[in-house]
Amino acid sequence: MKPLFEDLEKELRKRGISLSYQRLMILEYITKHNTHPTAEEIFTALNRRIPTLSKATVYNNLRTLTDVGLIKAVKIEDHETRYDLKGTRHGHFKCTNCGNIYDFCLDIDDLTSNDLKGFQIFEKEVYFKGICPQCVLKKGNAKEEDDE
Amino acid sequence: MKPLFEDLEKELRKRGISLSYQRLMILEYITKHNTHPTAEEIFTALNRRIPTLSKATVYNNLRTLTDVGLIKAVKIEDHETRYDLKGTRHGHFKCTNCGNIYDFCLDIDDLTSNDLKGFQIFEKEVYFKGICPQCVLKKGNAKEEDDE
DNA sequence: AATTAAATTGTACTCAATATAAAATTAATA
DNA sequence: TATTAATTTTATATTGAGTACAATTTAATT
Repeated sequence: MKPLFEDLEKELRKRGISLSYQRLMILEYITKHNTHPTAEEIFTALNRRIPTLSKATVYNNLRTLTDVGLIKAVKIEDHETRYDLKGTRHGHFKCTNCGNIYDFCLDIDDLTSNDLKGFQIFEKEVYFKGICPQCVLKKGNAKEEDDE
Repeated sequence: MKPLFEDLEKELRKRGISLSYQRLMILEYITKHNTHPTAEEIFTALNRRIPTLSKATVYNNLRTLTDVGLIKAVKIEDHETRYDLKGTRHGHFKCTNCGNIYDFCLDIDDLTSNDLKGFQIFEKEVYFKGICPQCVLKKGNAKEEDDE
């Protein structure tokens, strides 16, 4: 916990942005929770420990951290921007039944196209949608539940 | 133009949704313009020919057409849902300089991961971001313009 | 052509995200 | 470690894409 925190401090210094308690906590939350939280979730969780926390602060920092390349936005679904640590190369799978987002490894460097000659590629995203194994089983057992 | 229109009518009938003039026009617009237009763009363009057109109608139909699988939403950027014909398997490249979205062919069927055993995959999206060739040239000539 | 079902329209509304400006905190300098 | 300058936080107001709703109009069915 402590060492992680110090690592994050280092990361922030490295990128030349000042380190406030709120910013550190937000970054730490995303680092510790691999659930791809939304701004709302981060706010709600941190608000318990930091009662004065403002939502604007969460949004500000999510943008700042995205700008310096520490985190990135995951936008599979409408009206649901989630955040994930950058760096690890993986795709995102969203289960349309339970709503969970799963990471899956994928060699993104292999992804290319003849159509993109002359294009400078800075970012690659791979999003899948479907049903996760748990929900496949659930649906198999109870086919009546056709909700969502 | 006429044949295309009739094809679209057929597509709508095939899916069992009734064909209103507005719906047909919206689908035709997306079919004819491969610019991945937003709801706003579609509304503005069609509003000239259909002065009574309502934005709600555009949104309603975009959802309906998405539901029946004729079109699909492209959500590379925040607050910018664009629409594209479904069926053709390709990735989307967004130029962060000019904002254009380019299609590029890609064998999406090849995309898999060992991590996804037991997952039912219904949809695959590939989004790239970067600079398109035209903007690469522009930026090369005028490096001062660091806007956006 | 009459009836029924579905779609359009306009308005009001929601809600995630942003803008703003004052207060507070962090960084930089002596 | 004070003091000043630069950021950040906070609270509030605002934006804008998208939705809900209820009345009207249009399309499908008999």
